[in-house]
Amino acid sequence: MAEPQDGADERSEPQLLGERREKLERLRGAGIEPFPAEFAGRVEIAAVHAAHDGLEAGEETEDAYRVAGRIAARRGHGKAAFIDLVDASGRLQLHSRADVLGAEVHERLAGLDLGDIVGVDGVAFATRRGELSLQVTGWTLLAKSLRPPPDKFHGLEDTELRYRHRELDLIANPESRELFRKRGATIAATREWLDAEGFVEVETPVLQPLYGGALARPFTTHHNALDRDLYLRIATELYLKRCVVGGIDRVYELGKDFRNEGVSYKHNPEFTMLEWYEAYADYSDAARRHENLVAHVAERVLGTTTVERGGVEIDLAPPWRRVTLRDAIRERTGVDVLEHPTREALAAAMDSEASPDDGWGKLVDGLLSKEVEPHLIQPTFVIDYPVETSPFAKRHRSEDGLVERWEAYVGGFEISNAYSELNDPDEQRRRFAEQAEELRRGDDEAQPFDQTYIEALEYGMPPTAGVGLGIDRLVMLLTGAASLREVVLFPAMRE
RNA sequence: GCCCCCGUAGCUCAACUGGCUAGAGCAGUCGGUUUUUACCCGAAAGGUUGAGAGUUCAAGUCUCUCCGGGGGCACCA
Repeated sequence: MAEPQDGADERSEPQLLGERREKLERLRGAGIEPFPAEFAGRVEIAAVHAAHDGLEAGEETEDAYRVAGRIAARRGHGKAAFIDLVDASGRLQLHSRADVLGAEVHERLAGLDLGDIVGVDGVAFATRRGELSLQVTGWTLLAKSLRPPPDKFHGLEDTELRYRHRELDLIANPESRELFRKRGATIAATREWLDAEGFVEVETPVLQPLYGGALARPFTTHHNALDRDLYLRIATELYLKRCVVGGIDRVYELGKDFRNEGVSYKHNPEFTMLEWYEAYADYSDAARRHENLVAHVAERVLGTTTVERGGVEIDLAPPWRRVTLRDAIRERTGVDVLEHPTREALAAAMDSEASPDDGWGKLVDGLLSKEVEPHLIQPTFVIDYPVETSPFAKRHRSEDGLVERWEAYVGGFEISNAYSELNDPDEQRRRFAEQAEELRRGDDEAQPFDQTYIEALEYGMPPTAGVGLGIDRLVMLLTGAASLREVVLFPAMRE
């Protein structure tokens, strides 16, 4: 659906827009400024409720309040009217009376449109039905609304409109406002926990000369003055480990990564990622931190560590289950991937056919995501991965061909990925070389060779654990959202 | 990229097996209504049925193409 331009729009809904335009001009004609600059001294609607929610039906007070918000509903009664006013903290009923305000002022207030933003002075009372209200003693138009708001009762249900015009979703659907409040609280609680644990928050480049730190296709852009192509980062990993080399022993970054890939219920081309690195720690230490962090955040945001998903209760309280990747796959498929250590042997043992391009590591990864992941509902660390698909993870201290890596799964999807970081520069050089070979063979998600990063490691990086946690997916989990696009304010859409 | 489903008034929805001038609620307009609450009553208005082509005496309904969205598969976090 093409987005109507203003001109076309005026043609397609001339009546509704025209009426509001006329009202605007009438207000100006009456000497009323429809977009004044300020409205000082208002309190939040929640404060009025907090002070008077115990009021008996019919009870009046002498307590005056100044509030402001959007007109959400109106019930006219001739010489009186009820108006529902909404601000970020809640909803409050206003009562306008001709005999209090004078006929003209009352009628002008009652004649405002749904969606208009007003400031109101009024006195608290409770109606006969017992609803806390303000008897309006004065009002000011703060912003005229020139477009009709969504349905006051049904809200805005059309998914496309909700994503493309999130402001309308937020106006019409209180649960949407609540979800994004929880998202904000999740990010705040995450920072709070990391800060309290002594981690230093840093900001590394979004525009990078060379992308890396994950296996993904990047977005490319161009810097005119420098006349060079730059990549939008796919991860913060390599820069953060350079910070560890530099002596920031506990470091994290929370921000957007960009991957030039498909969109799905759990993928958006830009997404919010937390990565943290801790020197003198390994992946087991990181797992303990991770389960504590998530439980802390859940407690802060929801007041509980239990969430529901698909009718199943999930408990995020530590400790989480730990299972090796080998056991997780064996449980589900009966195939012991370590008993079939070559591509050919494993492909022969699998029920499903293997893609001819995939090596042993990718086959194992396929078994994990297809056979195991959907069943990992309760929080689970899947540990010890094939080296092929983990170019930055340290070789397992006792298992050949594996690395010290885990991924955290909850609710049937992955939320995090972590490892004991590879800090041997020579081995890192060999891993880069392997990835560069993959790139040459046409795997456009392989990791390009990063000489600068090798040199950083050559100065010496302490043993370090690193974690990447997908914030959008964590918010999905905490809010029960079915899709990542529900927890991203403005998800990527076609033009 | 592939498969399935969907697109009707500003919003939420109707319209039988293809059949009369595409209906209703909310919102909006006009009139009435001084404690209502999805307020109520009356009147008038509001549509290129996502776009285009085709089949047919007749298309919102059937066919094709395109656009957009949702769900699934594949890939990824």
